[in-house]
Amino acid sequence: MAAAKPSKTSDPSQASASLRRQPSQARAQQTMQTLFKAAAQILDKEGESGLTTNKVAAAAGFSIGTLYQYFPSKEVLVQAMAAKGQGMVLQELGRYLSELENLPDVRELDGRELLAKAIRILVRGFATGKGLSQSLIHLCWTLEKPEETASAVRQVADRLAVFFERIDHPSLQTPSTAQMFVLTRSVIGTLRSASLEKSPLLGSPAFEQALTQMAWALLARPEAHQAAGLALGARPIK
Amino acid sequence: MAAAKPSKTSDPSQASASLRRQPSQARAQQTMQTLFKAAAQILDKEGESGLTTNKVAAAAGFSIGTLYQYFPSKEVLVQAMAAKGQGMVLQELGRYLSELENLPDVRELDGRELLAKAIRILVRGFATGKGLSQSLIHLCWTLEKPEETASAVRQVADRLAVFFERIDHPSLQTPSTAQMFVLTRSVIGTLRSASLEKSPLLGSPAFEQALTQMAWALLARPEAHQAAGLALGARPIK
DNA sequence: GTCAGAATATGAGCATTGTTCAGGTTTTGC
DNA sequence: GCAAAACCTGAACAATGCTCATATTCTGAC
Repeated sequence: MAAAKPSKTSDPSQASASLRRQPSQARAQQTMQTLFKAAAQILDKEGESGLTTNKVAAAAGFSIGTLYQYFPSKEVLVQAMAAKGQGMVLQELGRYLSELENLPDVRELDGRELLAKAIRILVRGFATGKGLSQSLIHLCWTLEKPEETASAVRQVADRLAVFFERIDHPSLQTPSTAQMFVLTRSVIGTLRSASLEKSPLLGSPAFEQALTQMAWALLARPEAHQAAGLALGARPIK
Repeated sequence: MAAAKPSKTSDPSQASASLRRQPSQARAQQTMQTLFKAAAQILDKEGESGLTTNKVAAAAGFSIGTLYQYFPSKEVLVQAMAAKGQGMVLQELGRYLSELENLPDVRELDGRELLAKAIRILVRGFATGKGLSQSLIHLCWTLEKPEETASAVRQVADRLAVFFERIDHPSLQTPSTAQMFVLTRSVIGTLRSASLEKSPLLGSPAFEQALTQMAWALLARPEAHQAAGLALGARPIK
């Protein structure tokens, strides 16, 4: 869009294809960080429609030309922010799963309880934002090129698959590709909706229970499913 | 955004607050339709970033002023398109559910089978687009004001709740609010992801089975859950 | 220290796009 | 046939994404 003559990228050997110039001096590094932070702040305060390249540059205390020295387009800047947010989430998830994996008695824990705990952590993470502003979450799903977000979700699925294989829990199975797809998209989709709609359910135990119930259906080994089914008969939900 | 002086709406008694002028003559109706269609076509062909008010007006064969005579802003135009798409989906769902409700032997049908059929229809609808272009689907979830889409999803949930109460199926229960929330957002979220990612799973039976499995977990009466759990023990998935 | 060249920063200005408004044309109701 | 209402036009304005010629700052070799 706008006056966008091709303008061949002068340095094809750069590490990141998305950045126009890889900053080498410390000053430039600092500049980029400042621009990035300013952008995040504006996004947070004024929402997506308030995010303007000129405004970002001004807020950062640089001229607009400087911004375009590093980010070849607004879209790239926005994608970079989204990528950072997704990276944070992935890292957080990885941290938690590793912690569980290394627990000596994971296999002894109750499978359903384990799931419930995981769900609770996810929900809390989403509810509090965990450093991700509402706008940033929205942004991740708003990108016109959704590939990056899709790939992030896929990474979540992959990490989860590894997790289930590693712990090899007696009542939890490694789900099939289709099941994993449905599981991840369902959980993420539900959390996203709840967050965007600011649903009061987000804080309620019933919400976490319903999510757990759903996850359990896709993850429980048939035998365990059976046992839980019987247990369910006694007490409606949990 | 852009040159947007307040500009008080001259006629406060209009039926739809979103339209600037309610067309009274047939000619105006036609004009609006033409503009609308042109917009949809451009969205379909060139994607969201290609959708320009000037382009829409030109494609429709009207001047830009005419467009703004009816749609006070691009956002409203876009929202109108999204609303239409959502309306179509809702109508389709309503049609299908009514059909089921009026079946004389609904209560005799196998609950799980019934769910599977419903899921299949939803999936097919999404896969083929059912008149909704990829871009339009994306658009619905991209609106900066997500209230409209959220309300559409809520309407789906409400209609479903009515459905379950009406048929009063021996093995399906009316889910709780939380369960309904999770169910609808999960199904819709999963379908949306699959559609946007153009996942090959969209056509596979395994995908439909996983979705059914998930829905079943949230909808089955405890007793039925038990029985299905046993059945599940015999045959892995179905 | 000095100086050339590389890296970084500037900001006026261009193209595009959302939007307005003063003034035309067509339709309606009498 | 005519006035008022409804409808349509398109030049022009403001905001925004982005460029490029030029200026400033840094680096490393001598």
